[in-house]
Amino acid sequence: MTDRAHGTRLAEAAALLADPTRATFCVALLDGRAWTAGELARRAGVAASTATEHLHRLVASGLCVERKQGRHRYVQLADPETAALIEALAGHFPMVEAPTGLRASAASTALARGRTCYDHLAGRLGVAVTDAMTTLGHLDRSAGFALSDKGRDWMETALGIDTGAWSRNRRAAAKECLDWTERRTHLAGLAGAAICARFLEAGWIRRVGTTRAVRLTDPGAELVADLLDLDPEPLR
Amino acid sequence: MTDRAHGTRLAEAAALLADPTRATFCVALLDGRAWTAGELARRAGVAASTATEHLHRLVASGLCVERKQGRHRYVQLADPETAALIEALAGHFPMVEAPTGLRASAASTALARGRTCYDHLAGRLGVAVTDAMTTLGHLDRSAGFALSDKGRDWMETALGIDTGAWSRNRRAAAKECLDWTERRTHLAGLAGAAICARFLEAGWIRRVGTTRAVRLTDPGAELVADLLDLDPEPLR
DNA sequence: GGAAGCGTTCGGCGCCCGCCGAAACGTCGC
DNA sequence: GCGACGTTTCGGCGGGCGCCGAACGCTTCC
Repeated sequence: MTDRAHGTRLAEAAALLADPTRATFCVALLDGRAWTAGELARRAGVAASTATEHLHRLVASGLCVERKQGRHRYVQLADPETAALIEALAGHFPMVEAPTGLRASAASTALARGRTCYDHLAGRLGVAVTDAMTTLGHLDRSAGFALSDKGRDWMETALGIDTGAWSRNRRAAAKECLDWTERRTHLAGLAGAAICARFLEAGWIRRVGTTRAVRLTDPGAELVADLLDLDPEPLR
Repeated sequence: MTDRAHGTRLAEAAALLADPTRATFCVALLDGRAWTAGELARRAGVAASTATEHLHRLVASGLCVERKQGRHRYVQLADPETAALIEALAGHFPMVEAPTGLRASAASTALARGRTCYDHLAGRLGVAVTDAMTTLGHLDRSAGFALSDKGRDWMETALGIDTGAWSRNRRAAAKECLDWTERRTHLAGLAGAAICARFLEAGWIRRVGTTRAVRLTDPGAELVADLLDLDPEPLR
């Protein structure tokens, strides 16, 4: 009876991401950082005026938040849930084909190897870490998706992460996020964010250029492999 | 670099749901059943020829699957993950306003009270069951979202559900699904599906008309309340 | 104060796509 | 075989929306 009303509402939501330019903005914003309107326009290959209109819609809908600063307008995704939603939508559909061209191909390879998804690790690296944590019993995936007590201890002792404040946080400690290159689940939530932050801070991973691709440094590969009982070679 | 290519791909995916008519189809299909093309056309208020074209796109994209039978064409959502994706997208955005009109309002209230989301319970009923299971320690949500051993025993003994085959199933035992009326998490996955099936089979809940709304029967309300240590009144 | 750069507003163009009706195809029932 | 019915194909219409360029407002730097 009211299906049409609900359908209209759903369509409005989906329409936000159904435009190639807006979608390109969102993909760029998936790194969790704040971008200026001009940067996004150039990245997507449209005029500044076009970008302005799109950003108005994204902000008005609540998908993005903005912060005016001087003559710049900084925009970023509203929260981790929004990022997860976008990745889930992208991940639900297989990639049509490998991008052509040398530079595009190299960039794509770098993204597939490892990247940040808003505030946690994704790509082969993210999936590898998640799988290793599962094997070691740090993640319990037999009846859902949760960080085990053992995993919590491990994060405290091996990584030096303070998990004490997590219980007072509304955000879940562990969540699964679908990976659009691997089509597999990787770790998100507070634990995923903490691991990514720790890896960056310790210099174990480093951003590739200005993209959201990340790569293990040489010492990082050794240390992470040791920590997770993995072979360091496939990770590089 | 390749953001535009990824963005285009994402936009194509979102465009599938960005049309009011296609979105209405998907909302109707959320009950998990197979609908004929004509039923969907009538439900959405469009000509049969229009429905045909939309269904072609939904099937071609993999969102839906079809089964031809005589002069009918049955269509349903491809899998539970697809249903979860649609509910997640709808749930991420608040409802604009309550639908007006008596019949519409009644139908909407029924949906909000309780409904099936593909194969598990949603709405206030779904959230209430999930919350009660959490309180009783059947679901562990302190560090993620998982069915506890205690919860598994409970399903075996109290509900008579055979959980033995679950470990051989690729689908997760417990998953969270976002509710678009409650904007809260409820239980999905194998456990959610088993509970919904059991409730229906035992006559504790019943479908309201031909919609996906469900309602506790009088004996059902008593038994479920007893089972979950709840007050039966708010559930009705 | 002037120039340069970022962002916005506005008008207008063009195209895509969702819609329908009419006609045709298949299947079912008599 | 014949009509009824569900579905499909095709042509054509119309509206919405994404795009740009030009002009303007505002901040910053010199």
